[in-house]
Amino acid sequence: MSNSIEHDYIHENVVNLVKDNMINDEKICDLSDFFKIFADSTRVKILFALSKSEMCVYDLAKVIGSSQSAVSHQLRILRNTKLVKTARKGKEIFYSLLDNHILTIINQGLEHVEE
Amino acid sequence: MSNSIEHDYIHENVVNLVKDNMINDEKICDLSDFFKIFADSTRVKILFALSKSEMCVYDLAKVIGSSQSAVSHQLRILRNTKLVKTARKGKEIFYSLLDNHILTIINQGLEHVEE
DNA sequence: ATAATATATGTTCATATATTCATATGTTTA
DNA sequence: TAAACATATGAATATATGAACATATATTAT
Repeated sequence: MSNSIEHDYIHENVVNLVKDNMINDEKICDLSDFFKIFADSTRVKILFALSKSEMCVYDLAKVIGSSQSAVSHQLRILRNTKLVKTARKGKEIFYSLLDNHILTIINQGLEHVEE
Repeated sequence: MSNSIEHDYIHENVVNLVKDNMINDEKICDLSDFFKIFADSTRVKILFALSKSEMCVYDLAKVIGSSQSAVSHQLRILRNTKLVKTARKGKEIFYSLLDNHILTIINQGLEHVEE
């Protein structure tokens, strides 16, 4: 009996089994794109800060120690990916987290990082 | 009474409050670095595939439709970040997930992507 | 209407990252 | 020991991405 090797170069049944259970490519890309949002420290800082309180852009820049422009650029990404929502109050635009699911993901990551 | 604006340009108490509750920069960087691992579709495919079965490099390449070299390069990253472990069996090296915590994070992300 | 303020955006630059190709390393078999 | 196989790795290239700077847009106050 051979040692689980079916062909001279791959284990065909394992490959087929796993292939059949793979999620489709589009969903995988959506998923990695989603994690890409959290793959930048400025964006994570923004999201973490917003989990404490809604804030205007200038406040956010102060809190995370970054420029208004840099923060605004990242906020656009967070807006486009539906992670934050905005509410204009006069001249200022207040940003807040769209839902608390986001905080769950951050905390999950923190658990791993903190061991 | 002013409309919650303390200074002529920022809301100082909100800024201070949030600042006091921020996690430190190093931890934020660790966190974004951690998410960076999941921010690539090849790596997510590898991790998802390994959640179904341990596999050798060649099998993995077949399953995810990528080259041996590309997979090997990504596997090194996953090894270095302690997400996968290896076990040599003769000529082949079998990779598997180091712990199932990783799958939890992927599933959490999938929930968000799938709405 | 004009000035002042708050935010957004286009462009450029530097850097990071993934893939490919060629080759090296390590393991088994003849 | 030589050949065959499985995996790893270095170098080169292409692409993606974040920050900075300058400027545009939108809102309010005078």
